[in-house]
Amino acid sequence: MRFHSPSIQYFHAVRRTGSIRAAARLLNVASSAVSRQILKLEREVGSPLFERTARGLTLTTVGEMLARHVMNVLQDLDRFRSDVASLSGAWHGTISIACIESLTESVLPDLIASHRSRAKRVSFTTEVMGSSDVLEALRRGEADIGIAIALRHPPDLRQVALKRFRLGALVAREHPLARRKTVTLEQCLAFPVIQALPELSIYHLLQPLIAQLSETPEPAILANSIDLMRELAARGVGVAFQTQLGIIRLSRDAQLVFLPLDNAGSPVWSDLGIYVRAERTLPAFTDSFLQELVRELGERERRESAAYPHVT
Amino acid sequence: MRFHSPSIQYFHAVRRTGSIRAAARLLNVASSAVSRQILKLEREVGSPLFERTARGLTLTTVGEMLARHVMNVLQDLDRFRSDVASLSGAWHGTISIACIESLTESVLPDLIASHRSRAKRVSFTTEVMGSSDVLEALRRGEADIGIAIALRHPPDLRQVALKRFRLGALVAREHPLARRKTVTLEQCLAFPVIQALPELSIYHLLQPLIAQLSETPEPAILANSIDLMRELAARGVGVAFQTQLGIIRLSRDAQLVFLPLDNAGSPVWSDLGIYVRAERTLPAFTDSFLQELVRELGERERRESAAYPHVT
DNA sequence: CAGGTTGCTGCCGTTTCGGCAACAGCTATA
DNA sequence: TATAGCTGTTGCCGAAACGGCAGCAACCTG
Repeated sequence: MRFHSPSIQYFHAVRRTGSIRAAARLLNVASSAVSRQILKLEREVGSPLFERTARGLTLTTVGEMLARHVMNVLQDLDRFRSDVASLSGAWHGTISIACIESLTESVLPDLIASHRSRAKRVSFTTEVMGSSDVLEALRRGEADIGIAIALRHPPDLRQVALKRFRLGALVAREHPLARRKTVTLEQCLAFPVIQALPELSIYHLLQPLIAQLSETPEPAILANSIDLMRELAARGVGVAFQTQLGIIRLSRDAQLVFLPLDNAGSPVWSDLGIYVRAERTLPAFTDSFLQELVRELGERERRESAAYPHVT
Repeated sequence: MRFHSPSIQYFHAVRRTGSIRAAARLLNVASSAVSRQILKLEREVGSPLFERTARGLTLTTVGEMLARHVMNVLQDLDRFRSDVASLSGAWHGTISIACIESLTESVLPDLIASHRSRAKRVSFTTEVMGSSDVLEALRRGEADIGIAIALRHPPDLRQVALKRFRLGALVAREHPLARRKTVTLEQCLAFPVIQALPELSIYHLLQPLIAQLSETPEPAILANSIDLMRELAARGVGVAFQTQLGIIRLSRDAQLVFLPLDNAGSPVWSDLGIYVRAERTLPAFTDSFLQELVRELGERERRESAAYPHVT
C-alpha cells in the first residue's frame, strides 16, 4: 500500500534525519537515489528545499512548507490505512504519546492498562519530556497526542481540552505542616523546600510568587524530576510542590500529604492541556483513546474540586 | 510541481467522471493507462475501489475511504502551492463558492466586488443551488466555501459560523399589509400568497407553521426562485416570504416592504450556516475571504436585530 | 442486428528509478 | 599538516514502471 511517490517519503526521511545518507540507511536504498529525488523535488517546486551545510541539511522556508504538506499527507495516509483495516474487524495500531512527568504516576498507566484490557491490538509509545518539547514533538509528527502545561500553543496545534489542577505542597505525614488543610507559600518557606529547576513548569508557576515575597527560601534541594521530588518529600527532607495528579497512589497509602496552596487567598492553578496537530484527522482507534483521556482528566479535575472546594 | 503518483490523480479523475475513458479524455492520456493505474491501486490496497457496472464505475466503501484521503491530499497540495506562490508576493488563485439563492442579490456581489478591488488576482467561481446540494458540493470537493440553510451538517463539514435572520413577509408598497410593523402568518394568509416549492428551504420553515393553522392558504402562485418571488411581490401579485437578505437594494428603493413574521409572539428564524470541509486547511487567500464573509454576515445580522428588536 | 458504449489486456518504445563507483568539499583527529 | 571519515553529487547501466496503440469481450441502445 505505497501509492505515493517515493520522493515525498524520501523527503520526509531526510527532514527527520537531517542527512541524505542517514535517510538512505533508514530507507534501505542507495544515498544517490535519495539525493536524486530531493534534487528532482527542488526542480519541480522551483526552489531549494534544504540548505546544504558541511554536515547535513536544514530546511529552508519553502522546505518547511513542503514538510507540513508531506506530514499532512503521510499522517492522513496512516489514518486511511487504519480505516481500511478496521473495516475488516482488525482494530490495531500504535498510539504515540508525548507528555510531562506528572502523568506517569497514575493517570497514564491506569488509562493505558484499562484501554489495553479492552483493545489488545492497540499498542502505545509514550515519551516523557518538558512541556515545550511536547508541543515540538507534536509539530514534528513524532507524537499523536501531547499532554503539557497549557502554554500559548502554536496555531498548528489544537488544544483538545484544558483541565486545571491545584498546585499544592507535598509533605511527609510527620511534617509539622501535615495537619493543615491548606498552606500558603510563606508557611512552606519556613521549612526546607525542594525546588524545581527551570526546566520544570512548576518553576515558572512558583517563581513569580516567590519573587513577590520578602524572604528568600532556605536553600535545600534543586531537582528536575517530579519523581525524585516526591520521594524526597516522602522521606521528610522538605516541602515539594506539585499537582495532586502525581501522588494519588502514595497519598492513598498515607505516606504523603497533599496541601493545596493558597496565594493571597486564591488557589494556584496548574493548567494541563491536551494537544493534537490541528491539520490532521486521527485514526479511529487513536481518537477513541483521546476521548477517554479527556474524560479521565475531566473526572480527576471534578474529583479534586469536590475534595478541595474553592470560590471562584 | 507534480510530485504525487499519477495513480491518485487518475483515481480522482475517475471518481469525478465515473468512467475510466472519460477520465482518460480529461487527463489527455490513453484509457489503458488509467485502467492500469486503477487496477494497480486496487492491488495495493488489497480491495476493489470501484464497482464495475455496464456504464461506468461506482465507488465501493473502501473506494470512498480512499477518495476522502485523495481529496485531502490534493486539496492540501493546492494550499501548499498557493503558500509557495504567496511567498514570492503573488497572491492569486480561485475561490469556489456554493451558496443558496438568498445571497445573490446583495451579500455576495457586494463582498466579491469589494474583495476584488483589493486583491485583483483572486478570481471567483460561484454556483447557486439548494442547501443540501451546497453541502454535497463541499463534500465532493467541488467548492471551497458553502453557504446554506443550517441543517444538520455531516461530520466531515465544519460550520464556520451560524447567523440567524428573521423570516418575513414581502409585499409591495401599496399592499394593505404594508403599513404594519410586523405581521403574523394568519394575517398574510388572508391575501394571495406566493408559496415556495419544497426544493426551497423556506418551504420547510413555513410548512409546519401553516399546518398548525385551521385555514389553508388561498392558492396563488408556487415558485422555486427567490428572485421570481421577489419580483412578483413587487408587482403586487401577492405576499412572498423571505429573509431580508435578498431584498436590501429593493427595499431601499421603497418598492418592496419587508415585514418581520411573528408566530405565537416569537420571531421565525432562518439560520444561515457557513461551511467548509473539516479535513482541510484553506489557502491563505481563501481563508482571508472567508473571514470577510463571516464578518459581513455578522454585521448584517447585527443591523437587522437593531432594526427589528425582539425579546429572546 | 449494427453501432455505439464500457473496461481490460498483449505488445513495445520511452521514461524513470535505483545501485555502484568515483568525485569534490568539508571536519575532526592524529 | 596529513589522513581518515564524513558529507552531497554525478556518470554509467540494468531493471522496473509508464504510456500509447490496437484489439478483445461484454453491455446498452437504437
